[in-house]
Amino acid sequence: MKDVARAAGVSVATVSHVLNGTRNVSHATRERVEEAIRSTGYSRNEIARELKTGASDLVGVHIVDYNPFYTDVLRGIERALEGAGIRFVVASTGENWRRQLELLEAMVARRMRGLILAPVDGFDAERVAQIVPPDTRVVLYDREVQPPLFPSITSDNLSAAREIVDHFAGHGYRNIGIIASGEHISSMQHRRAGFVQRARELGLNVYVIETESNEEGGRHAAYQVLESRRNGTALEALLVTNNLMLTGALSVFQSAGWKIGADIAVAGFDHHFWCDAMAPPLTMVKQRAELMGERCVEWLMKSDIGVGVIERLPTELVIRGSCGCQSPLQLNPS
Amino acid sequence: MKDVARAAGVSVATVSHVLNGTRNVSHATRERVEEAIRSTGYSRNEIARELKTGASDLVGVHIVDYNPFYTDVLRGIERALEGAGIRFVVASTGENWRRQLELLEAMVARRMRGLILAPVDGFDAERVAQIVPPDTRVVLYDREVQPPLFPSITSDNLSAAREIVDHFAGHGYRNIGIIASGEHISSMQHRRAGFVQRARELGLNVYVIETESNEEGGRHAAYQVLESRRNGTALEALLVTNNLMLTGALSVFQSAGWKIGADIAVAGFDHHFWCDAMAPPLTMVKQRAELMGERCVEWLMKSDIGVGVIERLPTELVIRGSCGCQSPLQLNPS
DNA sequence: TTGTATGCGTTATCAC
DNA sequence: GTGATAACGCATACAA
Repeated sequence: MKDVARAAGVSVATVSHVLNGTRNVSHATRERVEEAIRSTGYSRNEIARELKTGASDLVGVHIVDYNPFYTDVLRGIERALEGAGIRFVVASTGENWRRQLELLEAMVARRMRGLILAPVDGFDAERVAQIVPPDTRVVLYDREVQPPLFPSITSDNLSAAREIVDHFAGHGYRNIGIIASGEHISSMQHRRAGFVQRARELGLNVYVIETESNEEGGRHAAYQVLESRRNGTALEALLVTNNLMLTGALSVFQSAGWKIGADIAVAGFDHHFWCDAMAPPLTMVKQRAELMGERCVEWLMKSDIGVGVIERLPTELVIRGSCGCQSPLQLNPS
Repeated sequence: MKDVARAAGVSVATVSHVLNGTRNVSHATRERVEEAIRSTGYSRNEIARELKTGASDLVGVHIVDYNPFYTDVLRGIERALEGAGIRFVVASTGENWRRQLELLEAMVARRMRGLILAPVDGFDAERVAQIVPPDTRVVLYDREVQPPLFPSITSDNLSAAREIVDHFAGHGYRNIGIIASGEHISSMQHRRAGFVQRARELGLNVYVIETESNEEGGRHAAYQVLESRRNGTALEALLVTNNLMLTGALSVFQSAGWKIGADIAVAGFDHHFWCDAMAPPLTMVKQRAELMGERCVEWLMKSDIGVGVIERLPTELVIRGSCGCQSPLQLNPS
């Protein structure tokens, strides 16, 4: 800035004001300053600006992993941040509370404008409130935690699971199952609770298969289903609670020669572009992941922070063929 | 820091040195300082530190979009950065050079330690070299550009495409096609060139279908294939050059009643978890996306920057059923 | 309309 | 082994 000031024959204050448009500058000097900026190839040092103003233009975003669900959330966050001139740093921690804590400290040290976090298994809200300075906004997403010290944006997982049960029941299935993980995570727990709850209400037989939250877990669970059918248990329909477990399970069923939608009805969570390319296309609960990201940003920007408020976004049931419906997905030449 | 110094009865200099371990401090005072840090809940201001030292612990990462390929690269970058205590800010721009330029300026303004970029259509390397200060490292990935002012990590797309042609030829197919996009991007151009080149060498009939690089584009292209068969052109095998176009095309073939691997052989680019859940599982060119991310970081950290050096990572042909092979994917209970 | 001077929270230089 | 203090590059209060 000093160089620019010298080149333009003005003071650094004037340069600053030209840069920020923060006070009247005569047309002539403004021209000279702008020319000096161009000729010197000046680039403002955001670090110094941030130190002086105390206002960061960086938001910290935590994701559990790079599952397409979370990258969709990122897309939403990026879109919502666009225009505000704010960027974000992203980091994943897996289901590891200690790593999340370290991440938190790094973000606080960088004095970020706000933090968007997916609380992992073991999340300690009080610890977080203690670490994060009161002027730093925190928004949680995807999972709900106690005590409710921060605003949260999640999906209405309970209703979503209940809706699937109703759809299964509409098909006439009376023996249904859910593949879920045992993590202490509200999303999983709500999906499981809603599924079992509604099945009982309808007098259906319900089986819960607990497994790891990845493809290997899905394969394991699928083998159990295969096995149980040999033993006479006629599981007709299955909800798989995330996309990794789902693809794992599908591989097993298909390599066993089962026809999806006929030999077994299947539905899953998190609709993505590849779901419609399956044969048959997959019936999926679609979370509004991008919207979730956008809402996080909105809450972050809001001046009146609703502490502990939970917004549960509605999900959308995308009905295709894997649940046994005659695949209504129509592709016509356009 | 002043508070901590006062609480410990020492100077800020001592606090700083305790924090950084940058000079000998007597055990007693060190204890007192550490206690003071704890009791005051002090968190070092990284902004000020960065301003003073001029050494950022932030890397800027650009991705074209949130396609799983790029998020895999992110995963690799994160892993490689781990341990170095470096985080990254990520931003997508689509195939928009102007947006990429703005992003670049923002990253330079934040004085980041380095930049990892996927050059988009219209990329002007000289302009970039002019904007980025000489002490900021720049590494390009996924695409190659001229002039070669920066080191680049890409996939060996030419060989990958040639390999697919050989595999198709091994099946006995003599009429093969490639669905490609018209973007001025080296990856696409090399895939197309390798495919056509090798087909000619083997005396095969080769068709190039140009379309948009998304699902809609894939569907359009597939309709052309459907149409051409009605006209007597017997296209037997198809390479689709990205995952979005691929799923679009597959949907159309399946809704037309074609059996993948029998009525038409299909192979694609970028293997992901869902590819093995398809029926039949998909034969795919697997790019080493995570490795690509890791290599970007390694090059970024290296002291001797190989300006203009290109490293082309080998791809891996994942052979399943969609190319007409008897799907060798075996899933056994473990 | 413009300039001077102070301080943001660190690190680093110099002195003791 | 420790402390005072000058910068880092900017924004801004206060003068002119």
